[in-house]
Amino acid sequence: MPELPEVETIRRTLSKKVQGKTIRCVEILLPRLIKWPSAPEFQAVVTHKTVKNLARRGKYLLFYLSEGQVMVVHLRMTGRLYYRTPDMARDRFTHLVFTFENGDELLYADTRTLGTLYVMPEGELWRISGLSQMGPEPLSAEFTLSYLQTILAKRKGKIKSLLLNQNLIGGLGNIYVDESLALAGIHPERAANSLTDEETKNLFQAINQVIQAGIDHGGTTFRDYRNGEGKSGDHQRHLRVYGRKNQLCAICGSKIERTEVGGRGTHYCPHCQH
DNA sequence: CTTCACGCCTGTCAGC
DNA sequence: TGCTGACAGGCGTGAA
Repeated sequence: MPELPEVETIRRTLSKKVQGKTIRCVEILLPRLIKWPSAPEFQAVVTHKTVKNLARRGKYLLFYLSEGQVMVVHLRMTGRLYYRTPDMARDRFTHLVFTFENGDELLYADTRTLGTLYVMPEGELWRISGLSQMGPEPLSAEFTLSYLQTILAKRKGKIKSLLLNQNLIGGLGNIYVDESLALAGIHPERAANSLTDEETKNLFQAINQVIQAGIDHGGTTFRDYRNGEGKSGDHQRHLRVYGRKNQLCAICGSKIERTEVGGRGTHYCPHCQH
């Protein structure tokens, strides 16, 4: 479900609510979502810890807890985190319930149950390879034009697949990759190393612009995504190509096409993207 | 090392 | 109405 803008929006909406709160107990209704350590150990470690800070890296959320522990959550396709007071309805697909000392709850809900949770001391985060091997993310100081040029230079795979590789760039997913390529005027099946300097520069700017817009609009809601307050995002109203098959391109009026690239649904304007 | 197909899960929707 | 197949915002694994 969520990509960088959605996870960042969840972080912002949840942060002020969970910070400083102490976890009284944890109910684990679907233990297989816990990837490290075992579910009983996870429960034991998290219980009675205080949330110090809520951070994000790519699409991972990191709850920094007291005693140097970090709870890591990846929402994958349909994971959702809700903060709620006891009077509010519980999501039908709730699999974990964290109850705070004041009675409020943090719910982890997930329709397809592909999400993953971990808890470990900060010094052991290297265990999560997707986190420790993640490339620089858009809008960060490490994500520069020369970095993008370097990773494109020797790769002959499709540009779309490269942009989805979290080890190269962290945080981009299917929506924002399609949108970035549309804004840059680049066809998703172009070989990465075939981009000109001008196209690479346009792509660099497009990625940052699209991610910033996604954050500014509080994320994109197609179906499942909600922020930490259970509210939908707004960026779906600003999409150029994603989910717009057979609708008209706002620039040239051509019909947006949908194909498959690297096994992922892919949307582009056949007239504007080369 | 890069690239690709596949599996993991469950729900929704279009088409027949 | 009921059924079937395609599709879904992600990523780890194993094979070529």
